[in-house]
Amino acid sequence: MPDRTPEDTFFAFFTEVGIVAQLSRALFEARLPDGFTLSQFTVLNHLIRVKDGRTPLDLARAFQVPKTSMTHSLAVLERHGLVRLAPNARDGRSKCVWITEDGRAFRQAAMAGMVPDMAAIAAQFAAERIAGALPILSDLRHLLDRMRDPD
Amino acid sequence: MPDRTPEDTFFAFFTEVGIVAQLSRALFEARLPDGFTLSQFTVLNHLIRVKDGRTPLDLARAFQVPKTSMTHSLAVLERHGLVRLAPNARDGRSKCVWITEDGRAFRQAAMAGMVPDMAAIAAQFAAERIAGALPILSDLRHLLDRMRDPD
DNA sequence: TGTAAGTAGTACGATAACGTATTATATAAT
DNA sequence: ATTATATAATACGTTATCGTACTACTTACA
Repeated sequence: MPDRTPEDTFFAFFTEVGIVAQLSRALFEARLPDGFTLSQFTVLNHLIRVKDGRTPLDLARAFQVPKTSMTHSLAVLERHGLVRLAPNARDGRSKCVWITEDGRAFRQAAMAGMVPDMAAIAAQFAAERIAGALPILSDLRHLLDRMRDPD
Repeated sequence: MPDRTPEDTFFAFFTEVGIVAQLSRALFEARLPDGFTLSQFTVLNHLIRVKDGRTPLDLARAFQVPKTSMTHSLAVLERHGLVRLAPNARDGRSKCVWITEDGRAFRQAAMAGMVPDMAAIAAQFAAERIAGALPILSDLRHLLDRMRDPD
């Protein structure tokens, strides 16, 4: 490996991250029913892992997407009965997003469908290496998060 | 950190990769002229870093995107005069994609615009950590690549 | 209070991504 | 040679994503 400037190193890293993200996205989406996207699943996952009852705007910020994109994702999820949008008693302008029982079941089934894929990868790749890289990605994520423009 | 199964480790890793990819995508796209996407820049970058003169299908495979998506990206790049599509003398069905001088200049300018961002990150994050994680991502990428369905 | 400024959500329009079907050419089988 | 099969690219339609503009409501302040 020839000498590389730090800038090149980061650039190469982000390039590789982009490719891995794309490949893993395809892997995950293959396990979702028909036309569902990873974005939609990720929202459901967030509502369970983190918290539901927050506003659409909170979710948009959590995922770093425009609020119009989140409106659309939530509309799709609501149309399928996977989330419920309720008025926000504390603020007449906004709503609260709740996951439904169907939503929980959907997420559970999707997660279960992905386990074999993860296991297949784990069978060929040392989880210790991944575990070692995780905090690097996590720290970098937080740095990028702090650097972003506030919206 | 509680005990985690290898499956969970990989799942968490892919989640983090997805977030970092999204944040860095936003960072890069902010440095591209008006309506250009990272996909388009990445194609230009590939034509220079790897090789031009290959077919659209070759590029689609390299980026793991459907060939129809690549057709669209190339059409946009061609419309802006950044690539040139020529008939393939060896196969009447296909074409060859060449980057133009304008395309090289465009890529060069975009790269230059991104260097300060990379430097700003490098100032707050040890490049050694990134360099250490790079081969892990790279190996994982190749594994995912081998696991994908051939199309 | 009442007015100005700010914020949450969405309607609308544009482009990107992608799946399906079609056309043109190439390759294989007979 | 002729026919069947496979492949490269693209036309077309659908959905995701996102920017702009608008409405409804809230907060700040005078």
